Amino acid sequence: MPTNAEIADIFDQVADLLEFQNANAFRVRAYRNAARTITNLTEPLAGIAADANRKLTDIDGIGADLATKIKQLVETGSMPMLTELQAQVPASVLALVRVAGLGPKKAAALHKELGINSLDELRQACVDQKVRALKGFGAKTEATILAGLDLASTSQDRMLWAEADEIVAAVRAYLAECPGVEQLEAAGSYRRGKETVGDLDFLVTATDGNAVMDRLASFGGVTQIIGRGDTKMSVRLRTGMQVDLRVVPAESFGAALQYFTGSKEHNVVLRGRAKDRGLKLNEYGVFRGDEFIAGRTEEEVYRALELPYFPPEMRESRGEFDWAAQGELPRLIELGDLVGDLHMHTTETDGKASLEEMVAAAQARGLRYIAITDHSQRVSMANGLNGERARRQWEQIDRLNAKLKDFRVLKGIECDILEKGGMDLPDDVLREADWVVASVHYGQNQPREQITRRIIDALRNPYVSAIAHPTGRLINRRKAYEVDLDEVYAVAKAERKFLELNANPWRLDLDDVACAAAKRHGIPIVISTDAHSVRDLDKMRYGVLQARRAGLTKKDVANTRPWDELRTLLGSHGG
DNA sequence: GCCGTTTTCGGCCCGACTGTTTTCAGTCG
Repeated sequence: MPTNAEIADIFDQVADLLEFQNANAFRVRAYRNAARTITNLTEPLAGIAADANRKLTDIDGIGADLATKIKQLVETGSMPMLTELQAQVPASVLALVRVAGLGPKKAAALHKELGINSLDELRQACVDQKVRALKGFGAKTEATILAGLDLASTSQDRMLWAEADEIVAAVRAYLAECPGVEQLEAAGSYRRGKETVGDLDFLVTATDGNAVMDRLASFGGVTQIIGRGDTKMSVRLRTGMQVDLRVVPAESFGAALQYFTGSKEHNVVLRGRAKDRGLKLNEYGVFRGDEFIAGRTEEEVYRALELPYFPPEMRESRGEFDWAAQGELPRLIELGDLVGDLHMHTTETDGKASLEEMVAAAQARGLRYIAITDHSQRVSMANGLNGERARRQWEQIDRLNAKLKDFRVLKGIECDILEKGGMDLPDDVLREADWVVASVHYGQNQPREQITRRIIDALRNPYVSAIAHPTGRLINRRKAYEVDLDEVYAVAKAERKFLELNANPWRLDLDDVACAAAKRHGIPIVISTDAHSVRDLDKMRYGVLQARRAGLTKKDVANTRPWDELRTLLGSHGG
């Protein structure tokens, strides 16, 4: 039975193929919208399709036709329309559209007029100067395509948010020194806190826009000026990342910030709403006819549309407008709400700092409690603890606690879930811990049923408190396990166990959609740093950002509570 | 292909920049 992600992927493929065939743009958009909606659903489509009391067409953007296609997919695993489209368009041709500078129109022309079927053929045609002969193409287009091909072959994936954050800080500091700069903000997916960032958008108000553009051109990391007009400039950095700079009038700064923060989908809804009210919204402001109504600040723009201010992380058009209509906009969790950190390592295994150093660092960061969760023995590379060593560490923690005021160190362990199933340490050891996080580190490639079974059995162990990094994905590096999260939610709920949102910027799982799904099931989330050093404790903010994108509030996150209160939520023996 | 107290048909968000064009199409965000 296909997952939501698989169904969404199929609809995206259909959209790509239709677009290539020059189909009605709104029809293409309908498939893209549906794919997006499905990606963001917090419950499996297969379940809704199978439920006689529910209708797929109740889902926004799913009409009679798409509902039928979803049913086909759920029941047969395939969809005739996709098969037909694939027969009409060679798969390799779709790669053409992904080349920067090529859209569906130009790609289709290249395929039709020159018989180009692959990126290699495209490169050869450009080298042979055959492309410039086509109507609507020229020498410059040819060069653009070649540059796009080079970029595609060298450029990496989208950058981690944490990496983008460093670049933003550097560019921002550099631009801020330019005389005449007034307001300066980074917008786009960076501002929305997405786990990865494709490019950066800076907005600036300044007495002399040209001076700011000159300044950006001289920034150390810039290797190419992609384009420059009166109000917009694009450059490429050494890393391959594109940086856009837009100079906007002060009275439009809020409108521009709103506009370029997006998301695109959020903005589409806003524009429709403006239209409904006889207004027009663009990056310059809100207008009634030619009359300027609002635009200096984002708050002003939203107010003009009779909406509350949405935190950027919420602007994905996946529920925020409904929340606003019901007057129930969640107050998103903030870093300062967290009082504990329930996953970290010490020099006893693969950490870089001692128990005492981690405690001092946590105290310095204002936390009230931490759990020391070193690896268990199976993780031999990290010198994982056997029962005896774990108990020795816990005695050490007991002695330390006796000396600490207003701070508690929890006796914890990150206990491996073994490949064959079962826990890496016996129950009589685990029962002595205050907090046990169970992790999959080995056998990550097992089939869905097997790995799901391992995780579910771990949740049913009475001494396990939470599942750490529940999908195991490393962004841009490693795919998630094939785990069936819906089963995990069901068991976690029944057993009153927690799920971790791992704050490491490479991990960040559960991701935003999965976190929202866990919330819907009423499962407490713990945001944990998985720190292997003192500095790693500062990674908590990445986890908080992901939690905010999931719409989590202080109440939804367990480690905003004092330890004694958190314990009462937990189905395990709890120390 | 979706959607609807102005509509079951005719809409569907908007603007900057570039290149190939003498008035605009394509791409991008």
